[in-house]
Amino acid sequence: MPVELSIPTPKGFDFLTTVRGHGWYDLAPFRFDEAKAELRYTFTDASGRKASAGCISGRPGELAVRLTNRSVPEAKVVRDVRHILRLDDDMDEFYDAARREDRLHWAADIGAGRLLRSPTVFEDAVKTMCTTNCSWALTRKMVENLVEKLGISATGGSKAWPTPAAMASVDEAFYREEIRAGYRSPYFVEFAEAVASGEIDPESWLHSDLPTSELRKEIKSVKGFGDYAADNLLKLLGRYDGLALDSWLRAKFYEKHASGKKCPDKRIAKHYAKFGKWQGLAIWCDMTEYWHVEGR
DNA sequence: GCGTCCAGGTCTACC
DNA sequence: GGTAGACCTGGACGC
Repeated sequence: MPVELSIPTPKGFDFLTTVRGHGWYDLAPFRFDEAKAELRYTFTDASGRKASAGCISGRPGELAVRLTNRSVPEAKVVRDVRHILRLDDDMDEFYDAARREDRLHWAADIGAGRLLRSPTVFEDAVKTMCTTNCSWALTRKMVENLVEKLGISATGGSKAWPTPAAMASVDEAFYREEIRAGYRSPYFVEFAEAVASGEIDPESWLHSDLPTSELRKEIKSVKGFGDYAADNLLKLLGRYDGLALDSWLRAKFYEKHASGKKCPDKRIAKHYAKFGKWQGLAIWCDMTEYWHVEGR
């Protein structure tokens, strides 16, 4: 039996700005229906054995969430939606800093900066690995393969993100041949096995007391996580000290602030240094402004 | 059709 | 600590 939930949103929150503000909406199990302004996701219960297809839409002051069945407890779905859309993030400090900058004032005005993320750090970590050293098209393909080949099905056939155990149950050859992950394959095996066995608990990174520099070291101890991947995951954890520079972000910076010419990373870092612990979010908003202004 | 380049990098070896 | 070379895939591009 279908279920409909209502989740109140904080003042200044904008559903579509949040969804469009990070490319994650384009990666399975997310599906974004631009025409209907609906974000779909396949939720799972805590055990990862039951799934419900969900459809999220924005209304003034609230989110409406429709579920295909009651397989997943409502409280779990509400928690996941709040996490995905960062309803509990306090953005005031960042918006105060953005309002002091002419070029970022718009972010505070429209409520940008709540980077869409997955319900679990594990899912975000694997997706981040899928973004390294490849085109966005290949990232989409690898993520789609992971969901289709290792995720459980909800009513209606939509698939959920695979559990660490499911990902640990297949070998390197599977990742190479079925997921098309190439040289990343052993990294997936090692990470999934470590998480499934409890050796690594990525969810604990969300509320870690470690300073960001120490947490970055811990994340980088996972094979496949270098500077970019670690900083990108830290952003999704809510820590914006790092810029998470990749070739795309660099190219956008050259285009916008260096007359199209390459420049050292140090210059980029200096450009955003004034934002302190918010610099990672500042560069992201600055480089993605056209997504909100012109559409994608 | 074919070869090359490169894209939302990382690891290892070496200096 | 910095650098070079290897590593997979697949789309874009030139010929």
